[in-house]
Amino acid sequence: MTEHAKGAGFCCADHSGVANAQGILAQAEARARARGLRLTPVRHRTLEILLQAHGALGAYDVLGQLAAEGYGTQPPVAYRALNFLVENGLAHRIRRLNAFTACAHPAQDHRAAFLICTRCDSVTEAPAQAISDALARAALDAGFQLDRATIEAVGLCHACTDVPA
Amino acid sequence: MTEHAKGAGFCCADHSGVANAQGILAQAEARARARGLRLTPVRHRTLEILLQAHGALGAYDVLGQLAAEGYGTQPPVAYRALNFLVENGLAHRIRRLNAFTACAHPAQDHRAAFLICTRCDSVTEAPAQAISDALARAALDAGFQLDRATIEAVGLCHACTDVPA
DNA sequence: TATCTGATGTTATATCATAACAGTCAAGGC
DNA sequence: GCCTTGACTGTTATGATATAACATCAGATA
Repeated sequence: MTEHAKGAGFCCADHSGVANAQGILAQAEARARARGLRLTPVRHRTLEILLQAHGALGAYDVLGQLAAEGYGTQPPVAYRALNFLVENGLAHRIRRLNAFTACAHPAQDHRAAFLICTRCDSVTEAPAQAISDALARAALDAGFQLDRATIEAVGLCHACTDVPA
Repeated sequence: MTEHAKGAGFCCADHSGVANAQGILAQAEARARARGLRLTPVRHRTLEILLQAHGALGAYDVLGQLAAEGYGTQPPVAYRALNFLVENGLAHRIRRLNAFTACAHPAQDHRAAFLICTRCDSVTEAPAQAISDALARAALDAGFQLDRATIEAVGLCHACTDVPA
């Protein structure tokens, strides 16, 4: 995702990114402390950038912001910070979009599914315990030892469903 | 995926690709006929290539084979054929791998989940109706109008679970 | 202080994907 | 017959995503 204006007006109330970004950031910081993770300046800032974004951000979108703020200018800078956040449960990678989004519930370990709106590009994190359980059963039936899973749905978000075209 | 030797010996019995490739190909042809789809030479051959492969194939892997056989040599040739197959239910795109795999059950419309082995790179298509139902409920709860979904699990396949390391 | 480790930064390159346009060919209308 | 049309195939060129490999730096520690 590089074009973010698409859904302006539909995706959220105030266009300032994720609702309760401050609260989520605080949860993420707490999680990092609790686990001895080093939430360094680049990593912290990367998380903030994700939280302030509408929808998911591509690595190069993040890189652009980081570079503009005096951090490194090359792709690995962004990929490393993003991968760190993903590996430690502070962000998610949305494979369908080749993009990343802040985790909405960093306080808990949880299974998440992502609801991707094709009209406004918003990405919503939905609780996925039930889905995950069903997947675990399917894996078991296949003799497959499940590690992690990606569950991504595309369709129209609540706001966009109401709008004709 | 570009390296396919990784799991040789673990992923399947005879290393000749998908079990019952001929039967699946016949089903796919029937589906194409029934729907008036044009399974042209490139498309047909692309499907065969997927069926003969171990695991999923990257678009450039497919392209390499097509090019070697006298078809076009440029990326769009492969992407067009692959996208055609995916759009018409004859193949699946595995987003986690940036790769494609033949549909194992082209005779029926169905929901599928993919079990991706991290050791041997095999990709197994598992029935996903229950998972899909759970996802539909989650979407409904979120007021999300679900269109399609991607469900991909990573872990160890049955064969690789048995092998120590 | 010397050393080690993890983080950050760089250069360079690999990998995946599509836009835009030209040529081909079969089907159907005249 | 022959022309139009539309779908398909092919090309060139470029864009977008991602990582390998190596240099540097700061803080922890022996």
